[in-house]
Amino acid sequence: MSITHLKFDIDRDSKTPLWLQIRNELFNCLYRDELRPGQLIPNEKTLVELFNVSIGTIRKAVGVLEKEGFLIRKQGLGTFVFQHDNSSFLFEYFHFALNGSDEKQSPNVEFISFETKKATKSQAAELGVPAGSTVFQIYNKLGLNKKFYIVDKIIIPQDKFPGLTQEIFTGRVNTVYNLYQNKFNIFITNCSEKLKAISANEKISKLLNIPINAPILKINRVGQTYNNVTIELRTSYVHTSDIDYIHSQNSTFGEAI
Amino acid sequence: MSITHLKFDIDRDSKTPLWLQIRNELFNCLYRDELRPGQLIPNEKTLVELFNVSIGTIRKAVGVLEKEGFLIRKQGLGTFVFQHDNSSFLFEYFHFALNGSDEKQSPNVEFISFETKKATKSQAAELGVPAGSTVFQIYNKLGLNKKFYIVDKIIIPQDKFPGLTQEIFTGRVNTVYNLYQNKFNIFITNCSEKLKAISANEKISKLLNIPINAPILKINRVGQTYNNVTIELRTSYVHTSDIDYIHSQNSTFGEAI
DNA sequence: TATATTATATCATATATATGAATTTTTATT
DNA sequence: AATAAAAATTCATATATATGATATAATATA
Repeated sequence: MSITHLKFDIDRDSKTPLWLQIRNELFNCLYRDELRPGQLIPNEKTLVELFNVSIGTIRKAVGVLEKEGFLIRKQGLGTFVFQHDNSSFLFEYFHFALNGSDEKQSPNVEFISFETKKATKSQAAELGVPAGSTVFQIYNKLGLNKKFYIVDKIIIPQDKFPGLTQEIFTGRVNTVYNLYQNKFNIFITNCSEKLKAISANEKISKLLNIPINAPILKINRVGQTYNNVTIELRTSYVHTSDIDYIHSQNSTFGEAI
Repeated sequence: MSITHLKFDIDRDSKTPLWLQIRNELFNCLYRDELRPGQLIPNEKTLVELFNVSIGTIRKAVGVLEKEGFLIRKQGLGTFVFQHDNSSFLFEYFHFALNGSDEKQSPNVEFISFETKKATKSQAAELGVPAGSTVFQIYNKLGLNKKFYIVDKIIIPQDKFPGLTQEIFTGRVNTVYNLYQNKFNIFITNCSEKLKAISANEKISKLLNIPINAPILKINRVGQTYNNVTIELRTSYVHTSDIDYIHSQNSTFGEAI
């Protein structure tokens, strides 16, 4: 059923601006999966009729969702729901570049292991699942220029990824977040990372072929979906002799909505 | 002389949209310091007359500069040029939080040393100054909750900071970037950081009171002003046992203009 | 069939205007 | 002088409309 058959209630007397109400209604369509990743959303004229407001108000609402990263407008073509794919992955969630370079490249990825485990207390707490529930623990190696500098440990709760197997995981043709999106209907909307410098333990030093106790970067990433529901805990161990973690920013943060 | 007396030439036949031409003209006023940090810019009606376009076009241009962080609009009050101060510093350029916390706090800062030196080759190259020219090298300690976890080394070219002395530097009542802005007319617009994990050398281990060779975070920050002119090289050495470097992001980057 | 042209759909830019909300300034009142 | 009320200023929201730019689809032509 298309969203053009849905009924939206916009309150013209609300103190919340119309454009924000519409933005929120459209956001809820994304959240409730009534608009799926990659999908073409109704054109502006249709949205005008659907919400019974002027086109400027529609453009404001859609424009905000575009700035937030949920929609992508293409002139002459239409407006689409953002989806995770190889190209978006590269620029969003992979923050590394070779020494001396400012350009992010596509990383090479190699599978290490796939296990089913019981969540630790802190994992369960962070994931919002009962203590001791089942999680998948997946190790990957990542790198640049055919060398490997990064070990990734992924923890995801089994209940949100029913039926996930090593074969499905390694058989994916796209990014991990694309797998979540297309096979498990989970759309990662935001990530936050915390970085520390630590010493490599035996496992990491073997995997990355570096001396034990070598200084490495440890990155704890929390991947969330709509409404800040935590989906994935990812820990990256990075040998940074040849690569840098990169973080750029302008003078101020974008406006919160 | 107020910018209301300046003459702007807007080309209505250009393929560049009017709003972008106006955004660029206003940006150039910032760049050329015809609009200073903290200053109230002309109201929308005046801008309409100045550029001879409709108010919607003005709002689009100003709105973009607001999103970029250069202007701040206040309903009922006016639109102001962004300025570096204590509050903005906290949320823009200080990326640390205590373990377990997601909240950035205001750091405590302690001066260590101020020296005049000859730039190394790479420093000169990065700063765009002749090899061997004079730079100021300044060390600070930073931390949270009265403890110190960070050593900052700042390198800035003498020619861009004429007359800077240790007394002026330590006598500042606000942030370092506020000092650049108000005393030397240099406005930092963007920063990029590259992070590595390294082992603490003797100097850092003494300054931070940690064992030699302890794993620490090394952050190379390049601070730039308008048109990507590099102003400051800052290297931070961070003992991350008690604090995290924090980096959050949404699904996509903001649109480039 | 292959290519060029035309039409259509869709978002982008721009104008004009009216009303509302938030803040400061001015005026009136006690 | 102190307080309250009114006015002025400024940005925010919303409508209505016209034209342009871009990509795709349909059609005409060689």
